[in-house]
Amino acid sequence: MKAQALHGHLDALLLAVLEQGELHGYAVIEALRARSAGQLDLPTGTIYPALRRLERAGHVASSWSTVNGRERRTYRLTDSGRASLAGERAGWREFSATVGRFLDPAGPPATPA
Amino acid sequence: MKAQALHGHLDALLLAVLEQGELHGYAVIEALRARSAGQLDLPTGTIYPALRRLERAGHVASSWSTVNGRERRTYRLTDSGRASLAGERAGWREFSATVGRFLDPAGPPATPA
DNA sequence: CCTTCATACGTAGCAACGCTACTTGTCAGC
DNA sequence: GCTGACAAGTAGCGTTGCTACGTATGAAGG
Repeated sequence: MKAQALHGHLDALLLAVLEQGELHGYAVIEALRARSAGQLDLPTGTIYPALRRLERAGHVASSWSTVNGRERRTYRLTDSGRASLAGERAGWREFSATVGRFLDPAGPPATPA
Repeated sequence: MKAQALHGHLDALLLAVLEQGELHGYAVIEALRARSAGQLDLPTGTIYPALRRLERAGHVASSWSTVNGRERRTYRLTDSGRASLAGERAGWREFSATVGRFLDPAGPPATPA
């Protein structure tokens, strides 16, 4: 999968995985890899800054804990994050329908408003 | 539609509209607007540089003509562009299936390879 | 005649975003 | 002692689309 294709949709993916329960950063990476059947294998340099961005935006909150001597920062969705995810989902549907109209062979030429 | 969502998919869209026949830049903008029912209203500062990029990459070729005293640079797909479009289509299907698995409610948890 | 709008092309500079490469540290297994 | 999985992070870069301009013609309206 081409890497830069994700542009602008990563935040939505992160919110979506956190919707099912709180996770720490490393676990987010594994969740993405598992739920995408290996398609999404994102480096830590992508995930950690993105989670910090979401936290600055108020869409997730984090707390530290120590498990087996390893420091973990666990993230959970906030109400704001849940609302944002709903918007991202709507945006995704609109976006994929629009682009699909050009790129999917079965797409009709235009759906009248 | 969020603007930056297009990131990485614009080239594919341009190749797709040119697949149906050669067009000049301004007409490409109108074709995108028409076929997307107004969802894609892209500024010239986006389209013109993108077409030049595609030409540098060898995916389109251009020629000048004068119509009603207006200079037009008309673009057409090359064989390389047609091949690239096929790849972009495959990439789009993979990408939209993967992201859709997280963002579309009907998506199954994972499709085993 | 003059202004405005649609047509038509283009560039410069900016901001967003994800990636590469690197660093730090613990624990398990050889 | 060393390697590899686990766990977190930052600095700097490259790509890409957008905003804001600039130029020019033809048609329409006053």
